[in-house]
Amino acid sequence: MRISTRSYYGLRALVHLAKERRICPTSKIAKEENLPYDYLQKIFQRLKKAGLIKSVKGVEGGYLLSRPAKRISAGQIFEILEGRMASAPCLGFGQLSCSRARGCSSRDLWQKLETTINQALGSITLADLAANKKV
Amino acid sequence: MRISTRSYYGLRALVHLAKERRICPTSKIAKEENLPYDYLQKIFQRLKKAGLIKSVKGVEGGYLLSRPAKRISAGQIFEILEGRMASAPCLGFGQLSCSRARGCSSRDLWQKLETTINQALGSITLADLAANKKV
DNA sequence: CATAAATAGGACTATATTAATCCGATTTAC
DNA sequence: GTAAATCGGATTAATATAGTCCTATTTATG
Ligand code: SF4
Ligand code: SF4
Repeated sequence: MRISTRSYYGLRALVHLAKERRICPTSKIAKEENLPYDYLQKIFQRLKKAGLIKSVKGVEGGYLLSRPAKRISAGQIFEILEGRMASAPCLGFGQLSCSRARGCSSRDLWQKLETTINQALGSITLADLAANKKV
Repeated sequence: MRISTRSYYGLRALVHLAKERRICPTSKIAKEENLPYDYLQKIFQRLKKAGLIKSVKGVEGGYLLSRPAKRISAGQIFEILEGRMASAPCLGFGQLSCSRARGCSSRDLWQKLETTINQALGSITLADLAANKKV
């Protein structure tokens, strides 16, 4: 179970954006966080599509959070960037039901893992991270 | 963050093995759990290499747990099959240190995620799963 | 109005990992 | 001797990641 650089980069960039507290272009973030510019663009497009950030085109444009950092959880960020959370085939998306689900001894474990991760990440906000608050 | 079928298959197979409580060939498990035989072989070889199971060659041979199911945690299984746990580049393996580690606002999050997962999976034993104990 | 800075998005590539499959060798109970 | 099993190496196909590149569009500012 590995976490992609997309998540690492994305989180760092969002924390940066939260610290800025105003509109900020990807070029600035890429430079200051030492991240590949083109790739970061893609990440921000993805975050925008998911509604987490807003964009302004043109000179002096850039991105900004679409709601206060206090109302953005790490779990939301993670879900957007990482795609699917930990979850067994039988859980989560699109009712991929498994014929073995009844009485399956493994299912509970994957369920618990998913719940645990969601709780852990759901309780941390972007504001917490930006403030370097101990989580 | 996706979990591989290797983990799903492996856990199911190990629970099966724990329920059997005696030597059991992969052919039987593959058949009864409806898993691809050749792939399951590889999974068992990996588990053996890691010392989690023992093998007996030849007719009437197969695999068995190398210690009581009560002393095997889901975390141990997961670590063997999934390879690396959730962890930031700056954490975990081989001191891949990051020049940004000092004062990094993201680091705590990844650390917490890793700790949380380890705690959750470390507290569940294969015996629990085999007994269908609610986790 | 021209320009430069920015987002938007499609296409492409390279690499790595997963999820197998296949083959041949070895061991061993019967 | 044979069949059932592990062992291990090689190979493959599909998928995801981690980018890169190019073009279009928008817009503040001189
Ligand atoms: S075998 Fe069990 S854990 Fe796996 S998909 Fe089916 S119900 Fe879920
Ligand atoms: S940027 Fe922060 S979280 Fe990422 S590797 Fe460096 S110290 Fe760790």
